[in-house]
Amino acid sequence: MPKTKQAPTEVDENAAADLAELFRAMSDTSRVRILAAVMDSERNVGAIAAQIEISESAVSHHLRHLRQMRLVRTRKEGREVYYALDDDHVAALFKLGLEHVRHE
Amino acid sequence: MPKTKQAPTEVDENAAADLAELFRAMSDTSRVRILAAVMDSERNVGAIAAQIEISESAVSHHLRHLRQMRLVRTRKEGREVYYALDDDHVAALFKLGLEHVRHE
DNA sequence: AAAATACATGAACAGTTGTTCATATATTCA
DNA sequence: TGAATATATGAACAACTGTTCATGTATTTT
Repeated sequence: MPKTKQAPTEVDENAAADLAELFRAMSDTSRVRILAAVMDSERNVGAIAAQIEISESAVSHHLRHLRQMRLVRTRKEGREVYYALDDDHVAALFKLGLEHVRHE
Repeated sequence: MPKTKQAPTEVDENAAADLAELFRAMSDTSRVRILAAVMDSERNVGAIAAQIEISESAVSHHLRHLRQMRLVRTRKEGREVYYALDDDHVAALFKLGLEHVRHE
């Protein structure tokens, strides 16, 4: 693929810190798997924990982190809390990242 | 923006680890600033260090990391080494990340 | 009401990461 | 050749991160 010409990307020091923080939220294997788990449809904490085989406590800690970075959003139903991707950026970042690691 | 329907994203445990590693490479403020510095045109180590105001040694360590994740590529000219983005994924990840942190 | 269920949170500890400093390698210049 | 310049690298240490365990809160069931 040829390099596409594009306008300079403005990134001051604060923006760099914000970007780093965003990517840091996606820089842990468990959190990546959690994001993958809620990628296609919402899931509650227990279901996520069961799917990726780590404790509910660990999942909950990770979800808080993902929530703080607005990568996931919640919907409460009775005593269960369903998590889903917050917006389309996350899925897009995911897909781009996969393309990169797959050398596509 | 409405959620776009798309095929399930396949992410096994290894892919998750690779993705996490990729995002980890972009999860440090200095590395984000280095990527921004080489975003529009290649730069050598000294120029990057001067621009973002950290030591050449620190820059060099970070560049090794970025090189290992194939985020940057090098071109040697005499005793200087010019760094540039390795491919378009990096710029695209950057732009998407910026949109997210800017709530766009 | 009490017990059970689902999730969240604080503390603590092991493991990881970023920087600095010293040193090494490679290239150019005199 | 030796000195100077540009970059790379290894070791070491402080700071940060992810997990576990214990406990807390909210909701439902009996």
